[in-house]
Amino acid sequence: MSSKLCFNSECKVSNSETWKKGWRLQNHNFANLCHRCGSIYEEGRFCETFHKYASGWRCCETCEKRVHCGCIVSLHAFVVLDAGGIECMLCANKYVTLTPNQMGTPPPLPDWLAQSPVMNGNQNPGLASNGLWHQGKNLFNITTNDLNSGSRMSFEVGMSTGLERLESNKPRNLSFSNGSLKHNGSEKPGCNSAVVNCKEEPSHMHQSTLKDGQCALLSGKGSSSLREDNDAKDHSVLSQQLYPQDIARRQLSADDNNADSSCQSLICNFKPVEVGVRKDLNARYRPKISGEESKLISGSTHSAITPLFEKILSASDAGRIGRLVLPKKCAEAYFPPICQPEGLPLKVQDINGKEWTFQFRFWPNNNSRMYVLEGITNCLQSLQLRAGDTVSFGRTEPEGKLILGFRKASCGPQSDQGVQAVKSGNEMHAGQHAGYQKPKHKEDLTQSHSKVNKAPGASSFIPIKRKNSMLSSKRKRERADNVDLLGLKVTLEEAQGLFRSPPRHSPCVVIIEDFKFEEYEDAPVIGRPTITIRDYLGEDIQWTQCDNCLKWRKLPYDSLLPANWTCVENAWDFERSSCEAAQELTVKQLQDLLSINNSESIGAAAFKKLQDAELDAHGPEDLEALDRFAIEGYCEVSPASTPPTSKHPRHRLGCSCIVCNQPPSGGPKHPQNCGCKVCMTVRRRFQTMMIRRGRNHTERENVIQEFKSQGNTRSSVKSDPAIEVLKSSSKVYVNGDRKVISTSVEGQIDLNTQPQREEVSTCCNSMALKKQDTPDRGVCKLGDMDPKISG
DNA sequence: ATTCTGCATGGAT
DNA sequence: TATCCATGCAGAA
Repeated sequence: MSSKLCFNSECKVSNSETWKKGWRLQNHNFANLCHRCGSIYEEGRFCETFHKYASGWRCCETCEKRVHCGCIVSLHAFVVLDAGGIECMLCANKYVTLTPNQMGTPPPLPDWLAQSPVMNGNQNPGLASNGLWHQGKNLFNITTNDLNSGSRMSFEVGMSTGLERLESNKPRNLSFSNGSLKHNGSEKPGCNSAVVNCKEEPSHMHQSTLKDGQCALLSGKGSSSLREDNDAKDHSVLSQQLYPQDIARRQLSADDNNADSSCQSLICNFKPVEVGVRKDLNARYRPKISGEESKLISGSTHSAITPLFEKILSASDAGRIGRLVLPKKCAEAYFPPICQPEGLPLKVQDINGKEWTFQFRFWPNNNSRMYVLEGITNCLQSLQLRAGDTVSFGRTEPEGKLILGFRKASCGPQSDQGVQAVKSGNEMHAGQHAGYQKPKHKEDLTQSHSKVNKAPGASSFIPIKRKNSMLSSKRKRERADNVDLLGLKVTLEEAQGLFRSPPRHSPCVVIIEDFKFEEYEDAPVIGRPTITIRDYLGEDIQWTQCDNCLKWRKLPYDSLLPANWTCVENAWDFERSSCEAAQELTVKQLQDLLSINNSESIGAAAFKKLQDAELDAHGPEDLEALDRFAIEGYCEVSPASTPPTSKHPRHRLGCSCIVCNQPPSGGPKHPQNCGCKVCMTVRRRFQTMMIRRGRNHTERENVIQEFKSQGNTRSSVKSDPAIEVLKSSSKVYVNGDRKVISTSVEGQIDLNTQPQREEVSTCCNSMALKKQDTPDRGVCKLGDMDPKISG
């Protein structure tokens, strides 16, 4: 490509004759480097060359070689030692002193970060690659024991991968003693009393792979100054600003996953952390609020917010009882310790500034405790929160006040917990908005899709009940009539139409009782069905059709559309945001598009619509193209997309039956030796039919003989209606025996017959077979059978 | 009859 | 298997 630029910001050469791969990026691509920079990178001299004067250089504990630890480029070049310090990869490999520190392969950074040219500039020293973290504060007068046992109130901010590695390093820089925080030997008193006074942070806590000016995360401060700055303001600023929205959302998918996704929690992973239970804390409770959300809250409180945890409201939580079950670990970590079941009143301020007093208490439960917040009904009502919405608990800094934020369902990060909460269904609703905003409940589902579309990264979810015990509950029925839920009143068919396969997944088609099911490893997403293809640049894009003008419009790969969509809503291509705008695709391109489409239902309808539309709009040459497509176009459809039905209640795209392969009426006749798909299919099926006829001839004779022998002489065999049916039917069941007799009337071919499917269809329903108990009733037309078979 | 309260149960992890 | 936690439920108010 002519527009190539060297990824190295200090180079940015565009005219390199050759290009080389650099470090790996978030998008799994690699930094594109000019020949010179790429060579330097390959020689391991990149940092020495370009980051020579940047901060972040450390010495290998073994060979004392200087290693740059402050940038993405060098992430793979060193390991963090458990005992502190770093070791270059050479020594690490040589002495095999370490378990992999997960830095062997530089984790891809988020796009916004990784692709920023600044990323190649100077970096932060020390533990930079491990990201940011800061020591949390004890909000509730934690005892010395608490501190010593490490049971409470520690926060970390930064990369999940690095955090694990960092754990062992923290004691070097930070230690608790007698409730005070020691930092590199200098004790700062007062940390045991209140969070307000406990602003100490280790020097490296501000260090990260981020660099100066990288983004607003570090509040524009140079990392060096931050490093030396233990002022509380920095902490506040840090808390407030470390929320790149996309990252927070990506965090969702990265939370529980493997190394591949670990990088996605790289920068903005606010994990409430207890030292002792850090690893145990369920990711679903980790706060995942976005930068905007954080700012909103911060703005409303005029303070920085340190997110503590969040929880998706279950039906119970949002019910009338007014009890919010708190995750045990979170309750014990972030709320004041309680010894009595009665607990304590807890003041919490919502984002509107209104202060609520909840009762924080617990119940004994299986030798454990179950923590609840009681009296939350009014608050939830005030915020119009329901099951499926997320409540987030945070803490203002430096005041230490508890803050209650929220996020509406189906917007922003969704944890599996959220899914479950929504699954529980009782008060499931179609909330749409990102939290920390005034909720709007009265928007319908369609609108919600629009919103989702415009919020890339927002994920949808598939409601699946965890328990079905509430299915028939009284409250559920009441809720079903709730005006707010009108938006959910869609038919099953409509709902099916909104399900889309998860991105980048191919379905595994399973046939159960003649119904085809597409199985995906990931849950499907909800949205208007589209056709996703990869363009010549290797980029995934979607195509969908306007409901009004039927023109096809190109969409970003990750866009989600409402069920009804028109050109006017085309927010990605303003030139084609009206129905008057011409269609990008030529007929031929559309043929290709539809032929590779696996979503045959939309494709068939789409093509039909298009055909109708194009007939009006185009001349003979395009008609000819359409004819060609009608004959050959489906030949490209993969077998997996062919509906495995033996009869066709409706013929769909991908259907390989002869009817569907017929050219439009009036089309050219096929020559005798024609090798087109239609003719080949006709021949093949005729052969199959003849073979089967021969094979079953004896059986048929037996059937007739049996009729006769049983005295079924009300009429001649020929005139027996049953036999007539038998003749016109392709199937016959003899005394329940699953035998198939191909009895197409001689000289006629059932164009719908799919020989390979007949055996399946004959045994698919015992009820159908039971109809064949007697010879009189021994013949059953397909239409008499269970609708599942015929339809 | 309804709501509240405290605990038990069992599915999910 | 242990634990968590969403929800059920009985008894009290």
